[in-house]
Amino acid sequence: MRAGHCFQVMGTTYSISHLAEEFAVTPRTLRFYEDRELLRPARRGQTRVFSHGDRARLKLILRGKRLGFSLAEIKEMLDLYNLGDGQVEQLMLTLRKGRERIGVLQRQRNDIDSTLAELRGNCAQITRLLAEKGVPADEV
Amino acid sequence: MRAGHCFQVMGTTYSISHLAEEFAVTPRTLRFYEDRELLRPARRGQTRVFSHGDRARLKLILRGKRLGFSLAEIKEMLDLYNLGDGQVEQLMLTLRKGRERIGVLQRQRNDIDSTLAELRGNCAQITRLLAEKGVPADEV
DNA sequence: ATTCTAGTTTACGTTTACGTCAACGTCAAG
DNA sequence: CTTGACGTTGACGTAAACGTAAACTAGAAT
Repeated sequence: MRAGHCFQVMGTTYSISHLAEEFAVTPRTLRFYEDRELLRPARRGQTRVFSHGDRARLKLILRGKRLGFSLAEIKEMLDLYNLGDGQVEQLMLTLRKGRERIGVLQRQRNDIDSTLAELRGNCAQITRLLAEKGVPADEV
Repeated sequence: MRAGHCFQVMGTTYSISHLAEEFAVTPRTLRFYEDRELLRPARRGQTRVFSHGDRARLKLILRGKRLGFSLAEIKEMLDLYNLGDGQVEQLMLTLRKGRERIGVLQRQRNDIDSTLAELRGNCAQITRLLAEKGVPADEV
């Protein structure tokens, strides 16, 4: 193990490569997310300094990606977590957007359930076919 | 209503624009899917003729897209529905792929459940904030 | 005969989400 | 002091999933 360099993790912050490695993305990806305003790391001079909050946001971003949302959509969703001060009009807009997202996700859940049912059926069918051909179920 | 042109829907087939309109995609999209071998419509001369089977496949394709899968991944999933004759080796490969997909979908389901819970929490929070400001819950 | 509609192929343009250099700064170690 | 690891900002490249325009054909309608 190499001794950790002084500034890699200071108190509650992360360097770009540290955070990148933890989430299996490249530094380039994190810079890109900052460019698209999905992340806003602080700066120590010129170098980015990521906080726990940034880490949490990144987690949400990657989850959004796994669900097939575009970065633009993910940005919208992230904004839903920054509620607090807005005016009534703004709050209502945010609420509508949130409900929209909920609707999309519910439909997505149904799609998944259907697909899972079909895939499981097919796998079972294949397993039977294999069994007929004399291949026991655990030899996969 | 214009009288249906003779060849638009004959027996159990669809024209390209007919099918495109039904699923709210463009003909270009259907041709593209054929180019990528996700669809294999028959031909009457040069013009494509889509069957009920093609329609069903298209349905699956679009569901896959809603779930964020790439066309390449969707093609793999579609192949999982074409089981029947393969050799043992081929069947086992198909089974492994199917189980992989099932794993991905299960993880995706969990992501959705987490996200839904958080979004619902946020919406409830906003609703409370609005209520405090004198906005009743149904005025959204 | 001409026009309209629907279809075809070919090919280049576009957006998204990064990858991949290039060229440079900086700081601690050898 | 130079090397090496890590950081920075452009700028250009790329794969996916189509959009869009060009140029053409075939059948139906006026």
